[in-house]
Amino acid sequence: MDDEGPRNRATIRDVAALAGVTAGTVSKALTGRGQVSAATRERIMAAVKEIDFRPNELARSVFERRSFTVGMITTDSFERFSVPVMLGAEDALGAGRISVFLCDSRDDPIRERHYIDVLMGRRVDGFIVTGRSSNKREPLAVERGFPVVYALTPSSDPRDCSIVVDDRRIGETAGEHFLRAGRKSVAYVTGPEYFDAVRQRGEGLNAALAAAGTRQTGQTYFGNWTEAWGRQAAQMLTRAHPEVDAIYCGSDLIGRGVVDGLRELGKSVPNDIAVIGTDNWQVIAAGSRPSLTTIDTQLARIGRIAAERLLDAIAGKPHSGIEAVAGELVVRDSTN
Amino acid sequence: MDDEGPRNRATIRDVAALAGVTAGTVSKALTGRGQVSAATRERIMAAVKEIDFRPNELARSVFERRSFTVGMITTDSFERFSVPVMLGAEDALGAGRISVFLCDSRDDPIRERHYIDVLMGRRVDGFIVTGRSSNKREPLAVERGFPVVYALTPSSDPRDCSIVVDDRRIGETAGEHFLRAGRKSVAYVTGPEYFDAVRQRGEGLNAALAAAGTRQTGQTYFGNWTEAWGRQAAQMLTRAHPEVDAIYCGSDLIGRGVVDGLRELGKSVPNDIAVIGTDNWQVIAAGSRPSLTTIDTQLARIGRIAAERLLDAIAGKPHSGIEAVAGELVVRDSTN
DNA sequence: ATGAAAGCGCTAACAC
DNA sequence: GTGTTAGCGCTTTCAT
Repeated sequence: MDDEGPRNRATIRDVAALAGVTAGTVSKALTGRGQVSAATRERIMAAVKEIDFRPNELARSVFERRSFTVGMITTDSFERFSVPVMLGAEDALGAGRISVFLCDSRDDPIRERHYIDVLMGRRVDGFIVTGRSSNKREPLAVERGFPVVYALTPSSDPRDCSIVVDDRRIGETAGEHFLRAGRKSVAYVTGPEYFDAVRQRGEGLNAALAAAGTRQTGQTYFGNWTEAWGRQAAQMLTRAHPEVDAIYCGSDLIGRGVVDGLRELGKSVPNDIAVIGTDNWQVIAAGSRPSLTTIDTQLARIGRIAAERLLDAIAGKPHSGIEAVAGELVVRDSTN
Repeated sequence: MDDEGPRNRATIRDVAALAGVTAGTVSKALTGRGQVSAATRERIMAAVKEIDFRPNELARSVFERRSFTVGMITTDSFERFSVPVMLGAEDALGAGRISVFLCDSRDDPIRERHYIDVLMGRRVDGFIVTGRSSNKREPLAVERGFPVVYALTPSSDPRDCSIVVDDRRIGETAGEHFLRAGRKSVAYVTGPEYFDAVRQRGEGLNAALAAAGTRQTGQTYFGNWTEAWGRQAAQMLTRAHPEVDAIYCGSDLIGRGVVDGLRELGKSVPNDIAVIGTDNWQVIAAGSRPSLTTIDTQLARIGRIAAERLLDAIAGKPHSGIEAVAGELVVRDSTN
């Protein structure tokens, strides 16, 4: 209706004038701090509605010396892994009055430096740092004690607070599920050896198998994170170890390749061979034939926890160390 | 090293004191506006380094009456479609001094309202709104004239500025590619009919075919956006229309299902039947067997353009209307 | 209960 | 060139 030229320029003094009081009083009414009579509060609120006044949080922040914003830095171009984490974090943060700045550093130190500078200038209250792999990374280059939480990709400084996937437990979960189903010969097909997650899941798997007095069949099949590798590994594996009746896969993509490979080799999944993936990447795992039992990495949960830890740090109660979040078994049709 | 208790509290006056000048002079030196002698500039810069001073952008923004921030609202939970768009936009915005607030409205009007209120309070300079589908959406509930650009999901108000995928042109591109390869009988397998994109791509496809005096074979195969539907459609299609030698698919997921379905029916792709997908969803299209020729929807580019249009609007030169961005044919092995 | 005044950190006229 | 002053929009003593 009314075309108020300059944008939303209403100030607290405009409200004051309209309500016939002074700016200080409006402030009191709005913040709830200080005494204001019911009557004037009424008038003030009416005035606020009338001119659609919204307090300038920037000015407020200058005064309060904090901005109620945090920076979320990912090195992962917001791919499959960091997106759910960021969503979880944003969700938890937004529930308070905290807004989130989005930064894609693309794993480039120059860009990361730039974002830190810009956001420190904006007086963010803290940072959440996330990445793709579970390998450790250098701490963020901010002064010691400034609130930072690492999600998914832990800091190499053990004094920092990091929330990560419990890869060892994931491996155990897979092993236990196979054992419960009575499987005797479990193989492990996964990604490149230099991923910490790859090694830890393997250790977990074997820890579970060891409890039943056995261990994984054959060597670990390291490869890359692709379906093609999964198919190839299925061939190698069934040839080298025809006794295999269960395969744990380091990702759903690999798992799907394994399942496809097995089908094409005439093996029945899960009757002949059961398969478990990792990630619970919906479209891949659910679209597989048969659909893939997998271990959900709970990324959104990791994001939410990271947000909570960050809030604590901002409140002056920093956490320290690496917190590993358990995954969750999602049973579909590739196991019985 | 030094544990400066309260965080980064250095103010422009601290710098001034250290450099033996007044705050105003420091401001001049830092902003570059106003005259400062080389010598004092030196001293000021030295002081800045020494106490690691970073001007408080919040205070600056209060003064300048703009924040150099924008809100990015997605209704899509940052899934596959909006993520690339947001990345492109963030990239273009970050190149200036603009930071981006991340908001996931989850297509919930209450949440959207909330984010708008919060971010207006933070005095964002504008909004980019993005979603999953290309169906129109209600305009964002901000006052007329406030800078907003819609990406991917256009506004229902034609006066707004929207940047979208050129779905019609995508259909044409598919048709033309088939024709160039000498295909005679082209079918169309796609998603639900209520998607604007589904209809428009079909129109484009038939426009291209019409130029060669033909039209699509059989009815349009509407279904859902899944591999399973693609497989099923491949069966229906080859039974009902054995003459088909080309299939255009409304998504890579469907395309992959079609390719798998054809292979299992003993058809050779592309020899017997050529297949084109849509999206260029890397892991799906490249992982298909054979790999899928597809049409890249250029989502990052859409994001970048949206950002540029928003910058124009913020600068007082708003754009209006729907701008459609052409896709790009990516040839792989499912066509010849 | 309300107003007056000072101040958050910064910038910009205007003096000198 | 540099300092002084006022002011951005808001909050918070401190009077009254």
